[in-house]
Amino acid sequence: MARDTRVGILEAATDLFGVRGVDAVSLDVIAAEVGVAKQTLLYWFPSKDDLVQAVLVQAATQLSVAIEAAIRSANDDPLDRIEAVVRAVFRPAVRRPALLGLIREVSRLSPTVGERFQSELRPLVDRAVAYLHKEMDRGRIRHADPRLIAGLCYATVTGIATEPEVLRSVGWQPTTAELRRLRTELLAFLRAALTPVP
Amino acid sequence: MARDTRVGILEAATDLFGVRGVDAVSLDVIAAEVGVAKQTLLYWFPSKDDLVQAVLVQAATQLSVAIEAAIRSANDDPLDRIEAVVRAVFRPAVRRPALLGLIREVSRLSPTVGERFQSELRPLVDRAVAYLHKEMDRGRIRHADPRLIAGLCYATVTGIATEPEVLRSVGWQPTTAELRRLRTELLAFLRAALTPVP
DNA sequence: GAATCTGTCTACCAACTGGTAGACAGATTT
DNA sequence: AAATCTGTCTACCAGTTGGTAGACAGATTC
Repeated sequence: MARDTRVGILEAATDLFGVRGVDAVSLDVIAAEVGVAKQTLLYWFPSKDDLVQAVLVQAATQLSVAIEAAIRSANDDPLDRIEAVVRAVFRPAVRRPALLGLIREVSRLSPTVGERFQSELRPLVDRAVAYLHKEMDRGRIRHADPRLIAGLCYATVTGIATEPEVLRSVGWQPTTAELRRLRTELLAFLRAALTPVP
Repeated sequence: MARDTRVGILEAATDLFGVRGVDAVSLDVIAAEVGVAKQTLLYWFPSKDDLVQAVLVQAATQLSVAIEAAIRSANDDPLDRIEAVVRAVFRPAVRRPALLGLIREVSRLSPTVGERFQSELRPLVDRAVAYLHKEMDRGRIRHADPRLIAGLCYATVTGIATEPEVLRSVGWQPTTAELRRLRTELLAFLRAALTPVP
């Protein structure tokens, strides 16, 4: 059973932290959700910060894996690859909005936790930059600061993932079909933005 | 002095709530920041929820005012107007990232608070939808679901406002000049996206 | 079979939370 | 001059929080 407890805690914590926010979720609540004593939770993760960090590192790792897989499965065209990556990122973000909520909280959390999260993603980011530069030199993607490209991708993902939430916050109830159309359009815009000018 | 205290509390609360998150900021902290006893704070805002709501309503009002002003000052072209609105929204969002953080939290807060915030923005949203429909019929803007347009604008604003934060979270320290370029480009994309197909 | 390790538990605690009760000083009204 | 109102305060409280101390049962090692 042992290891299962850890996994269960991690899963419950991910969902709860993401949905309600790290501060709003007490250790008691997580423990109750998992069906275990709070002390058991503190046995696996010596402090709440440790738990938060573990959750984030796990999320970063899953993200990395998903992105790598997406890159491999896409064909050679850089625009296709970028779209595949964006899709890979927003798929879990849409399915589990918790994740995005958590990642947004990173900058607020203790610096140690934040840095750990960064360092987990750093290699991927570095590889991406190198790749973009290469393809820009080959003229297969619009020449621009990689940060711009990252910014565009990020805007697309957050646009996609938080739209339902935001639309709802001004009183609109979008259907899933409508959301799918929005996503398609946003992706088309991203692609147009990155296509090299002839 | 009287009224000043209220304003001071509101200001401090806006910043603190936005930066650290509503849950993470206690009444004690706000009171200390303002330099006043906690009870004074509870005199002006009978409960923390009341304070949060007041902060949000104020933010929504300021936003509405800024948007209306931007619309009036822009010339007649709908694309210019949309750009003016987006700029009007992201200017305070960039200057005080606190605001965007707060608005993102709305969906998590107590429903009463959220609804109050919505109702404050509703008239503006309705007018915007009507305006977009009118201009689409006149063929001066690409024909699309107003929600898509709202989504694009939102993605642009969040892209613009949270980029520095996000770039920093993967270890990049963008200069203000770089950020300005990113913003210009994002706005150009938004404009391209909304230009009617010939 | 004694000792240790592993994973879980109950019991407890100090610090902090949002909120209440009520005193009090100065201005305003009667 | 008495009464009321306004804005601020100190003192306090009950509930919750993250975290500690230490008991205990079963498996593993010596």
